[in-house]
Amino acid sequence: MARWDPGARQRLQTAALELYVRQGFEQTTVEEIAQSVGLTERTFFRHFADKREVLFDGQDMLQQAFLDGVRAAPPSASPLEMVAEALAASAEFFADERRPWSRQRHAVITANPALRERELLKSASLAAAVAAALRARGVADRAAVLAAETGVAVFSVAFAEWIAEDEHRSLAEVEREVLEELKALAA
Amino acid sequence: MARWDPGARQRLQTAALELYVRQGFEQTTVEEIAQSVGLTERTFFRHFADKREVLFDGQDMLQQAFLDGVRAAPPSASPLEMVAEALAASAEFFADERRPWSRQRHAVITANPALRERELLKSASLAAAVAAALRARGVADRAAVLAAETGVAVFSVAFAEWIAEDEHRSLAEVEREVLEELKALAA
DNA sequence: GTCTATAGTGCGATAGAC
DNA sequence: GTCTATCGCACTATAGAC
Repeated sequence: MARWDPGARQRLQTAALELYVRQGFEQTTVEEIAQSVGLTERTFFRHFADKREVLFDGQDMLQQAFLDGVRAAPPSASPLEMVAEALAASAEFFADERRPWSRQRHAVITANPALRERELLKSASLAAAVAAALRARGVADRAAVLAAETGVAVFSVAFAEWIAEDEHRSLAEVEREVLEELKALAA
Repeated sequence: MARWDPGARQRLQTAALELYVRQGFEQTTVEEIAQSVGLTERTFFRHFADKREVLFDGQDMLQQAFLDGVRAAPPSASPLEMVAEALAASAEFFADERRPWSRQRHAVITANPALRERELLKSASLAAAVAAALRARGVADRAAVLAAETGVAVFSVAFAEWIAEDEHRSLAEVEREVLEELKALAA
């Protein structure tokens, strides 16, 4: 194991998920994760702020996709149409090959309250960022927040369906369906 | 300080909020809180699972109000109308006298990511409970989750406006307004 | 890279309330 | 006597400081 292997971050992530799956999150120590890839505890904390953060690394890119989606919407789009664009953009992140991995990660997270808390914080940050992007496109403050929260809720519901056992539709498809159902509910 | 004082839990809560306000959440140790009311760290953890939980004690009663609201809705009510009932019921919890206290508590929570995480977990639990109540009233699974999440989002937005500096309307009033805006957005 | 503070747990002892 | 809140002590792991 090379000492300055540049893949340290990646290796720590992979090892952490595997250990969390095998033994549970709380039963796994940071020292254990680090040693399993030939590094020290200290190095782990140089890469990740805490023991949970290691599972939430791609989050920035997902958020970027959402924001790009909002910005790409036509000038005439309503707030909810901008959100629909953002959802479509987000779906490109989750190709069918990622389904098994997403399932595994999701199982670990939902099994542990501490990990659920972190996930919820990430979702809230995402919603706040989307709201800011909507505001930047001229949407009023309160409407921006509501539309953003709604969008993230639709994403969560769609994502949960997408990783269900017998599901085969694409995430984009499920998202569209869920969004339609939301509109129907509010009507 | 009588060892057997039955108000231990309440005293710990009050002392914790005061210290969190004065010195910040992270700068306050559990030992400090406990000693300030003549108890030990060990006793604190008998009453509260962790250092954050001490700020989230009334949550069960708020959730109960939501659930009672859902159950009190007329048989003909749509999912969103049931949610509107739940919101109205929730507003009774926050009389005008509680506004200053709510402001203070909210300031402490928003200032600290760890506390925000816990608050988000509580909101998610609330949404899950509301969804279950809607399902119990015959609402389909996905619609129940969407309506519940929407309701909690409306509550959060309304609550944030209610505790704003120059705000004087009742929470129930703000909630109705926010819900109307949501409907307009989805239309 | 070591050293330390703090969160949180487990278990056994104690001191009242009844 | 029982029951239960409180305490004391020893311990691990996280996380941050030096």
